Amino acid sequence: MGTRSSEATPKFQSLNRAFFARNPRRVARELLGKVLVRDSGKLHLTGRIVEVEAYLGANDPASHSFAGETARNSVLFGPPGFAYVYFIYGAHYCLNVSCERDGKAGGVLFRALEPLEGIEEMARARQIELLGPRDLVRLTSGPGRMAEAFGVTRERDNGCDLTSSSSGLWIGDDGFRARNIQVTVRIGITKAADNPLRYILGGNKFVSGRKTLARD
DNA sequence: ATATCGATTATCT
DNA sequence: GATAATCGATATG
Repeated sequence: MGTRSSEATPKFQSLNRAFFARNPRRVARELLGKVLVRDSGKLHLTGRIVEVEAYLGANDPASHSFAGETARNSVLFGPPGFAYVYFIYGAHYCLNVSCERDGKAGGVLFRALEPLEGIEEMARARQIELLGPRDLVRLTSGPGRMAEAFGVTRERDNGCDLTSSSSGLWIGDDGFRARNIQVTVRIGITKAADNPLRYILGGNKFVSGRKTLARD
C-alpha cells in the first residue's frame, strides 16, 4: 500500500513505426491531436497537432517526391517515421514526417500546433512579445511559424527519428481524442490544388489560414 | 475581412 | 534562370 509504481507514467507515449508505415491520408488524420515534442537539454517544448496535410508521393504532383528521389527529398523515400525538413522561399523551414514503407515515398506536412509547454521559449524563438491572445496564435499557426518556434532546421532535424522519445524531436500521444475533424484542400500549392488532403481540428483557433468558414 | 505583394535562397531545369 | 507545401506588411472596403 502506498507503493507507487517504480516508474513514473510518461506524459507522452511515443508512436510505433507501424503508425507511419501507412498511406499519408490515414497518418495525417490520426496525427491530429498528437503532440510534437522538442527536448534539447533544458529546453522542453510541446504543442498539440491541429493542422496537417498529406502528400502522396508518386501519385501526387504537389508532392516533393513526385519527380523521384534527390538529395533533398531522400528521407521521404526511406523508412517511415523520420523528419523531412525543407527550406522554402529563402526564409522558412517546414517539417514533415515520412510515411509508407521503406522505398515508397509519401509524407505528412505539419502546418499548425496549439502550444502546450514552453510558450515563453517559443515566443523568444519567434521574437514575438506575448501581449494579447493574437500573439499566442502567431507563435505556431503556420508551417514556417511552428518550425521557427520549435527551432526546427534542415541542418539540425532532417532525418531525425520522430518515433523515439530519446530524439530531440518526436511525436507523443497523451490520450487526447480528436474531435470535429475537417478535411479541406491543401494550402499554397498550384499542382493538384483541388485534392482534399488537409486535415484540421475544426474550431481550433491555432489552425492557420482564413478564419471565416465557407457557408451557403 | 480579403487581396496583393515583396523578400530571399536552396533546388532543379 | 525559374520556381516554391510562407510570412508579414500594406492597401482597400
